Amino acid sequence: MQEKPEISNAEFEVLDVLWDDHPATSNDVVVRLNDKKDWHEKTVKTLLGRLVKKGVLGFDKQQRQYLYYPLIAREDYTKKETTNFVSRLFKGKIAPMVAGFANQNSLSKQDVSELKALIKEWEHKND
Amino acid sequence: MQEKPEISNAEFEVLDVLWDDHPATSNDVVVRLNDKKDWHEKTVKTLLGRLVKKGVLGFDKQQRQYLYYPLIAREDYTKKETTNFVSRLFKGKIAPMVAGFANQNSLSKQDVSELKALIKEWEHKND
DNA sequence: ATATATCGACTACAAGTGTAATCAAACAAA
DNA sequence: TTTGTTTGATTACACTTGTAGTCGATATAT
Repeated sequence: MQEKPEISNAEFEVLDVLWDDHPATSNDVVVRLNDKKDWHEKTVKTLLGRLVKKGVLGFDKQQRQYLYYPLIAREDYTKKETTNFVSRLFKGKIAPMVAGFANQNSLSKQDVSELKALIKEWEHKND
Repeated sequence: MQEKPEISNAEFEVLDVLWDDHPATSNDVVVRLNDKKDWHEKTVKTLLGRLVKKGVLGFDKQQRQYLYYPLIAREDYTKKETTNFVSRLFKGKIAPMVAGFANQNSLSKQDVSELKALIKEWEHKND
């Protein structure tokens, strides 16, 4: 396989619903995507096929249908993408990114307390 | 103009050096990119042209050369991209993204204290 | 003045992407 | 059994992207 799957935006949406619940048939995916996207069934199937070819999805045959499932964990993917993103846009510094985000979006009390909990944990680990 | 400039990865690198210092001739950009990227001069000029066409860069004529400068602010761009990123990968929640980042990268003492400062500020503003 | 180097404009071209349509095989309906 | 339906596989096709090369005009060197 290749090291970096390079998942496109449209492909990501498909992968995302499979992360939420899998395995699933192509039709399950089509149905669940209908809420979010206005994609033709054929489009979704194309994307499923491309993800399989890229090694991002696997499938088991159920009769004539396929049951698809992710081959990479959402957490692994998001961690890698985040590192990449922060590195490109913020020279690898997380604080400016959080600052920009907070300045653009409103943070809930819960967001803040979660962040505080994270910080407490790091300090604890690193005293 | 279009609402969403859609800046590609390669284009972003070019824009990035212009954000650092502008205006600049195409050659300035070529030279400053040499440190980071191994791009042919022609490639850089193509990217400059595409950014102009996309409305991301402007230029003034200096004799026969152009002096390029960004038409969008780095902060605006990064804020928008961050919101987008967090929304797509983390359902809009910043804390999980920070958690994933911290779990993948090591945070410096300074990162942590900057985050604490941010939090203190929000709490202050929102007491 | 003439040759040459250089600039931006235009052209090139394969791979990836968004967005499907067609096709052959298998299954379901009549 | 004949026909229509549904599946994944294959094909389509324009647009974007990465990565330059060519061209005509201008500036520079001789």
